[in-house]
Amino acid sequence: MTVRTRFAPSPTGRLHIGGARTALFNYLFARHHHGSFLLRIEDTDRERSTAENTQLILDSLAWLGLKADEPPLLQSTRQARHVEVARQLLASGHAYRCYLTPEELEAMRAEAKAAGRNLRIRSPWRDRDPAEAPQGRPFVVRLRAPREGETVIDDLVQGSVRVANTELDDMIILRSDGTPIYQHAVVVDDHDMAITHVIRGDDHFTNTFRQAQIYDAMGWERPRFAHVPLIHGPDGAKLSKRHGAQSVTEFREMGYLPEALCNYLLRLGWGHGDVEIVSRADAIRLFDIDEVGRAPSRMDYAKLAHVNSVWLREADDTRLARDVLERLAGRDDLALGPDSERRITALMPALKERAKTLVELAEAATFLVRPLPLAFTPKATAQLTPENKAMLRELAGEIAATEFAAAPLDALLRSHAERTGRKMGAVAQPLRAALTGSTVSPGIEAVLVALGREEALARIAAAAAA
RNA sequence: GACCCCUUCGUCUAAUGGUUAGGACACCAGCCUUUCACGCUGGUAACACGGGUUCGAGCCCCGUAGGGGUCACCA
Repeated sequence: MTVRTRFAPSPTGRLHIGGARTALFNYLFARHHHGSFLLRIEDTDRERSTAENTQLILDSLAWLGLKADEPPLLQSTRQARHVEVARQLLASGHAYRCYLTPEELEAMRAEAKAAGRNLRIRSPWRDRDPAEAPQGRPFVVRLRAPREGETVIDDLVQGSVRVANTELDDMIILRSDGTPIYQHAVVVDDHDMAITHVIRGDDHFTNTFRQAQIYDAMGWERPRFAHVPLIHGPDGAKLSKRHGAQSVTEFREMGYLPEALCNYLLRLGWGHGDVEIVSRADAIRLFDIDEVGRAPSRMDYAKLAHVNSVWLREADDTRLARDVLERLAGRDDLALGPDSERRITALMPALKERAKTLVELAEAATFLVRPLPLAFTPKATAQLTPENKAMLRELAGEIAATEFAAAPLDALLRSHAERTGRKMGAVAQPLRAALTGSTVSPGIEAVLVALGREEALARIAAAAAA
């Protein structure tokens, strides 16, 4: 059997971080078993679904590197088929027309609530002769679910779970306007798409029992189910706006790398010995769905930041520099020029070791592209004493005559310090202040190289003259 | 409320019924050092609780507590 999985988001919003993890698990499971990973857009809620959201979700999935093996299927295009299956169920007696009115339903709810009972819709139309059906009155189509016995789901994550059929009521599969209900559409689509493994959020678990009854009624083989626990906020409550970012789009804007987000999400709820940093290739090799834990896990933004810093250091310098440039573009306090990309790329090996996100990285790179004269922080100003300015002027001459590479510049500063009886810090800090306007930066020789001879000397001259 | 699920350091997790309960993040201390980081070394910190079963339980069983999910003509 060839494994076929699917991710089925509904385009009522952006791709949620929990959805991203579900998609990742589906993708990894399919790849691990040399199967296919498919996409289905559940856009049957015409009110809330938008084409814009669909595109945003597709973009996020692409950004995460979760490419589907077939074009995405739009659920809304399949309505005729959903109705057809409902008719078959009607014809075979596995479904019936229910003429219960909203008022009658409401009365049943009120009664159940008043009696402190749990509501189970028991439609009288289940057992009535269809000949008694009122002509012209609207009806819904309900599944004639078994009343005896139990329904068992052998879930790949949750294990074997059984529910008495008396707990399940006859769910609606077709609305009174003739359109299919999501629960029904999902089953028909998963079957028609030949999905073998339905990996989805645990919030769908209860529905699975009702969906299973549709498979059974149609005589279709049920796929294997795997319900993965949800992601909670740091306080254990359901992840919501007040916890911070929750859509992939937001994490992207906040400067997280896709490989880092995937790595973090993978380790949330899944463990494989001591592995922490997992590449996509390793993930495909190691991941299997039955290793996913059953307890919900909490979002830990600090750990995500750490994982991101690890992948930042692994990332290609040119790629990072381009991203930084994009983030810096349009800022009117900067002077981006033809040399900007060169400078940022040159310093990238040092910069990326000091940042946890691309936002931090971009901010740390700003000094490279600031117009002269530089603004100095108070601590930097304190470094620029008359004595130190004199030293800087002297140093400028030596620097002008030195090869612009890290090793010779480092040697130059050290010999200067030794010759003038200064500690290295007493030389480097004033120079750092002059070059960056701050007292914090990557190694000073790397900064010199990134700036280039001309710019470095201009900055030293400006600071010494200030 | 009903049904279902869950419970190992603060967090994410590891541990054929036999381990000083391991790792990672975070936190603390020290080292390195031209600043800031990185890195290195060390440290604090967990089997929710109560009963069983067993020579022996974090692992098995029962209960309690706490947390979560679902109970729409939404998806």
